[in-house]
Amino acid sequence: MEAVTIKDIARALNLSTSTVSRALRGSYEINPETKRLVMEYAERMNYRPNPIALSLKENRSRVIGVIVPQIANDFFSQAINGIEAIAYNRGYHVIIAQSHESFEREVVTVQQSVARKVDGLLISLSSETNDVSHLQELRQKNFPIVLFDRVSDELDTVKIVSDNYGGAFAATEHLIRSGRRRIAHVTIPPYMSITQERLAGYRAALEQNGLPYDESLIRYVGFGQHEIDPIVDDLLEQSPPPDAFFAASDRLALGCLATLQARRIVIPEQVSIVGFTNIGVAHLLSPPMSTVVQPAKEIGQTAAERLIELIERKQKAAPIGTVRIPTQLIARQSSGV
Amino acid sequence: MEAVTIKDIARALNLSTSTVSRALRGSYEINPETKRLVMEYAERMNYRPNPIALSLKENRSRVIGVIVPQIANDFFSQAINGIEAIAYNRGYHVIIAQSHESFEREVVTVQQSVARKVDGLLISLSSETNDVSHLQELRQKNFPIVLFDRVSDELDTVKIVSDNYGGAFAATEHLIRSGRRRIAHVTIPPYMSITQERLAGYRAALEQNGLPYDESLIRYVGFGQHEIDPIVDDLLEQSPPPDAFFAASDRLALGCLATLQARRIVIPEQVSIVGFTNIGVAHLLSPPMSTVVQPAKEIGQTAAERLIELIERKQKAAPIGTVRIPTQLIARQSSGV
DNA sequence: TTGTACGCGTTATCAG
DNA sequence: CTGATAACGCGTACAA
Repeated sequence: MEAVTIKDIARALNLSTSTVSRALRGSYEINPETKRLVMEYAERMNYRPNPIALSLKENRSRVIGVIVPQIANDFFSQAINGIEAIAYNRGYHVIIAQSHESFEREVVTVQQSVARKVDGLLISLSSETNDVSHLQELRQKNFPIVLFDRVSDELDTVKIVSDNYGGAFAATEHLIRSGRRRIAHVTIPPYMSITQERLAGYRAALEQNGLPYDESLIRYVGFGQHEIDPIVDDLLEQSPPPDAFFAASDRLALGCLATLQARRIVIPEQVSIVGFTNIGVAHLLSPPMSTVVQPAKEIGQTAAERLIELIERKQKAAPIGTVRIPTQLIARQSSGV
Repeated sequence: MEAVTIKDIARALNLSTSTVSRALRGSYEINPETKRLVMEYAERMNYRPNPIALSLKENRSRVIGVIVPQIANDFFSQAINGIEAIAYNRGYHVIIAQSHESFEREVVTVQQSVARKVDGLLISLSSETNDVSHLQELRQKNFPIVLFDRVSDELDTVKIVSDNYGGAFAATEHLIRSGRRRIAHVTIPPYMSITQERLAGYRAALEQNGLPYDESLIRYVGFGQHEIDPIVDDLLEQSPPPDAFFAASDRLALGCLATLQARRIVIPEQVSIVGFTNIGVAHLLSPPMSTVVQPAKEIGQTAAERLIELIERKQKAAPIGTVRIPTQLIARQSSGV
């Protein structure tokens, strides 16, 4: 509450505020004795520069805005973990906001964040977002923006994503090599960059192995949908039924696992599962199922690093481009197959 | 970048900054015509008051600091979701920091946040934290703090928690009523408020039903430990083995489920599970297992509401005390038992 | 009804 | 080596 300011120190020590300021940051040649005095007093009074005054003066806040569709999501919370780690090391704080998968809220939140004077923005687009003109405008003013995970081709900026195609390819191929032939794909809503990339990887793996791409084995599950069992049950009623599941998120992988357990279907004897998951969940699930681990934390870290680069030397040509971070396949002990 | 200020508007309209300021916030009696002019121009130029200047002037930031042990955790990310929802409705932004379960980092982070001039702090203590003097000091200066989930008896402030005792009691009793007699308890590290409360609820349910409290059925699992299967395997080797598991977090519940699936143990025929979980995960797991759902989001919301009350009318006597939000038992279809 | 001057906390510039 | 002053953007007491 009653924070001590430079002015307080100056008054107490019978100095001017400028002298105190200089002594504190050791800039100009200052009488060592004066400096010592000021330092000691400041230390004793637990002086902390007021960051708000600094922000006003320097026209920067040392705050990074992060806008994600949902915080309560394994991928995003791990990405934020990575962001936070980098940001704090570099002296930035992180302000979080959610778009709740709504385009409108995304736009408002972006505007609010900019009005709040964040130094840059780290955004993962809502599933509703097609139009990115709200971000284009900012980029044209040279405002630092980095997109991660859910990106858009229409925005010229730095983008950090998982290797969704490669991960899905590896997952599918792993199942094929385990002898699976009818691989169901349970995935998130279409029309998102990540969905399309994963679907493409799945399809390519099938085709390169001479297996048909059968749309009746694909299911799109909305983010709001909490019940996975009807979807799994429906797939199981196909004839012939699938002999494997490739779930495109850990939520879906988990749901499949639980439903299969409830239906007394033994993994991997009757079916195999590979989930596109995040670390932590991956480790917990990995005894019965194989997983493709998304580099969520690393994506967050990389995105934060690149954003801070953009912020701190805006004069340089911005290193535009997409960075793809590899996924990692954790194969279940093959003994069981 | 080049944001328009009151000064710009004043210059353009040949007015003084004070007139513009007053016109904008409609306070003093202003010539309606002038007011209209200013409003229109401000609108057209997309004027936004600089929140940093406001903060400096008003000595408040409209920012709430949230300090949690880990963001990448279902409970905390859901709690943050609730916090964010309330905060944004009330015009606050949310700055997130992690203690990473380290006492030292918690102390540093608290200090940093206060130096950053957050208006109040929402904290869930690290598992290492016994000493809360860093928070006591702040409370004595009347700095607004609300503790949630992981709290401490030694700090006199508002605390918001799950009804851990009641939830654990309900979970255990549910298992007993399903005919289970040897109920293993897989839980998080001891010495935390929530662990103790859940353990107490478990024990009370056993004792009230005439069952022995057997320490060999209890396992404490650290947050760093990703492999649950050795623990479950070890429990299964008890003689007689447990006929049920009560897992004290969704991470642990998930790990138990996966291990049991891998061991071909059928739920609920051979064993039952109840997990102390969070919504979302709860719904996904609920076909095979019953769950006690923690009100994570509601805890976040309530904590944020109470903190904002504290911030906005500090003069009033602070409503100190602990609020316990009920948990909810989602019982698996009993048909299977 | 409008304008002038000041203060919030800090640092850079210029003067001494 | 040190002090006075201006400036960052805003709101407001006071003066006109």
